[in-house]
Amino acid sequence: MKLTSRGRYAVMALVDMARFNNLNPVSLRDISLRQGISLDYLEQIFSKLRKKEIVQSVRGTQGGYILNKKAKDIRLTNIFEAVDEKIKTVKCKKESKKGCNGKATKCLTHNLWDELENHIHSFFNEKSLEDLVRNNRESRL
Amino acid sequence: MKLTSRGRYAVMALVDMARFNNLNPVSLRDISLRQGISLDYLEQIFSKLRKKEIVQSVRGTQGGYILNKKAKDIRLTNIFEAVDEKIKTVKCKKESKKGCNGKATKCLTHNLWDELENHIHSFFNEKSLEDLVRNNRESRL
DNA sequence: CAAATACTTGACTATTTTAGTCAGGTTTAT
DNA sequence: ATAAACCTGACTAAAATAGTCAAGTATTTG
Repeated sequence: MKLTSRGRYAVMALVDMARFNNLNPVSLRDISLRQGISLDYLEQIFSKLRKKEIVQSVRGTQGGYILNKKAKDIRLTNIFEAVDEKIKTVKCKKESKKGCNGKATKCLTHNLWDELENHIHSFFNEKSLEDLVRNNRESRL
Repeated sequence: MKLTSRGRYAVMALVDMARFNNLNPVSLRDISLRQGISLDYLEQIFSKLRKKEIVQSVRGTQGGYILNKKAKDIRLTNIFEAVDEKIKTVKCKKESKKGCNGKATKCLTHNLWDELENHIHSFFNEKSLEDLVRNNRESRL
């Protein structure tokens, strides 16, 4: 089980943005240089973030992106959802309380995977962008 | 982030085995039929489990596999490690307290991914095969 | 108004990983 | 002897990932 670059980059880029208190738009070019992420790839990622209203775009010279909400109101789950970073532990449908893989009963380990998924989800749901920025500032003291 | 079939199957198969109190060897053919997992694939998986001494093999007719330890002493981390199901959230080395991607400083979100990895690891470390079997028995009452 | 900056979109592709399959063994109980 | 079952290594199709590339459009600024 591993996190994809897409999800990781999305969070990295937003933390990078959030550090600047959201006064001026931040260009993807700057994020690309600071974080070492391909500009083209960032563009794909921000296109998704914009569609899910996590960021707003400002076109033209001196343009870039700004956060569309306060940093404390953006949770990691929101970010991952926006860029299609899914947390998947089972093939069988989550809803199917009974019956996995076309069988009559739940698979032996169904509850376990469900529990794991919830565990990870709540971890991501507890963390806001603001937390990450603060945590980062502190760790650099 | 998703769990691979290999890791999932390994746990499913071992829970299946553990249900029989480990009296007689359980054949992969039986597990294959009960759990709907390809026999050839199971063989690959059990080869790894045997090398890591999670199970022991009994060759010949009426042979199969038996657990090499008590179910309560087999933790999910052991199983995942055995089948190379890795929990990876970062590309940068975990050990590198400073310096990710050849840079001088830690990447902005390094602590976060570290924390997540620990979170998942401890989840898996808390669960033993015995827990899963018991949990499963209860949920079928 | 020209030029530069920066967002926007969609298609394309190389690489890697996954999830198996297949073919041929060897061992051992009956 | 033969059948059940483990054992091993090589092979492969499909999917996902991590980008790249090309051709725009919008806006500021000199």
